Amino acid sequence: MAKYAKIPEATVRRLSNYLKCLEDLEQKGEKVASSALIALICNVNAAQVRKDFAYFGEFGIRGMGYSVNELRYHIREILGTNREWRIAVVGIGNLGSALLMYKDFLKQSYKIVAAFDQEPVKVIGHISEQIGKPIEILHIDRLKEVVKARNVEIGLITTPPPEAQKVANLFVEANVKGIMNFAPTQIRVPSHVVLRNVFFTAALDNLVYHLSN
Amino acid sequence: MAKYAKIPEATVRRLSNYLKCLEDLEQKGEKVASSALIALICNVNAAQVRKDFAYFGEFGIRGMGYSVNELRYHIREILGTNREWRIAVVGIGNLGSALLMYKDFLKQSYKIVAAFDQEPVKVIGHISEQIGKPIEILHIDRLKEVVKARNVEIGLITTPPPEAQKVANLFVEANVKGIMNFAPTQIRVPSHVVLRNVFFTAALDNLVYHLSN
DNA sequence: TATTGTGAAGCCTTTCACAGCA
DNA sequence: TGCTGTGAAAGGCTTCACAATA
Repeated sequence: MAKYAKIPEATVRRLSNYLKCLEDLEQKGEKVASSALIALICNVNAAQVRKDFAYFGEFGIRGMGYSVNELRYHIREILGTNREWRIAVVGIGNLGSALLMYKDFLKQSYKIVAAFDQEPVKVIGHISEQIGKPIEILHIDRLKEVVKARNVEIGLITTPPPEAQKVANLFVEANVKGIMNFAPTQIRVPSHVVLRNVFFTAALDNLVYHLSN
Repeated sequence: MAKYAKIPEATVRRLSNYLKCLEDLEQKGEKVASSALIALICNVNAAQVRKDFAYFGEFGIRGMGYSVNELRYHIREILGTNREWRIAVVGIGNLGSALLMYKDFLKQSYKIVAAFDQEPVKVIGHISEQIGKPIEILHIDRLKEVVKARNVEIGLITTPPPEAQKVANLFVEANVKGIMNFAPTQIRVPSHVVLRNVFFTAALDNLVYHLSN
């Protein structure tokens, strides 16, 4: 924290992509990658890549490129994904179930440690599959208690829109630090809680704009 | 198309949000909204809102605000969501099923007209629920034929990562115009096809960065 | 020789501040 | 009077071009 110079928001948004790219390169056994290669894979300008990496130190090797391993390490450190983050999901419909089984979360040490629903009995007999081990679906009434007991820091909302604000309030009362809202409705949280929305329709609208123009 | 002055990319990204906001206001019976109100709801600066709206004409009423209805009409026209868009989904697991039942798509006249899977027999006996009417799940071998026959313009990919590129290729062969990829892997398409990715892990990474810094 | 690191230029975006108008 | 529309200023981001160097 504050270990690196202030990193521009635009750079932060690209970091996650670089990371995925580096993981792929590492899997292929590549030890070193040039800014040109990374730029090609991530679909950005090579100078951009170098400038982004320069924000967290000067450790490329001229004439060679960057150490894949070292880069990966630094990016994870900056993002804060170099440690486990404990997550709870509310609303175990299709989308909630998809997130419980989302394998990509494991790579970044995201761990779903609690799942809630309004009618847990209806949800596959209280138990839902999770990657590796099953997870018990609890009634939403127990959210505050369980979120605190299990040290949950991030809440995911995958309920229908009418319930989203209520669930957000419960998460706030339970002292989560961040909320990701997948319900297609705007919710309000106090300014000390970080809120991010994932609106599928917005993504489609943007796609359609570029198809139409 | 080309009816409006060139609209900056940053403005386009905000349009979908404005639209949702205006729909909510309309539902509440509001006829007119000021830039200050819209700014408050959408969490942006009021001057920004005015500048954004000014790109598609000068039709606010000084001293009053903007006609909710008129604004909504114009934004839909610009985005291109003022007509039906026909969509196909491939990969009917939890995420694919969630999208089939996603009510928010209806508002923007997004219509899912085909669904495919590698093993349709396993998926709830060939039929999956959709909002209103059930939809038949077809084998992926029939993608090209059916996508063409049903005039699908947009393909959604919700398969596991290893299948994503193959499915993208099939969509391209079937002449879709745009692809939304929900599989957490980078895919390649020819430049005449518009590609958008929805990576949940990237959204979480961004949230975590802001929790850590 | 190949590739990094970076100053400087140019472009894009946001915000301010206020004239113009219903 | 209250709110829009917008020129101008400020700030941020991207790209270029090239010196530095492993």
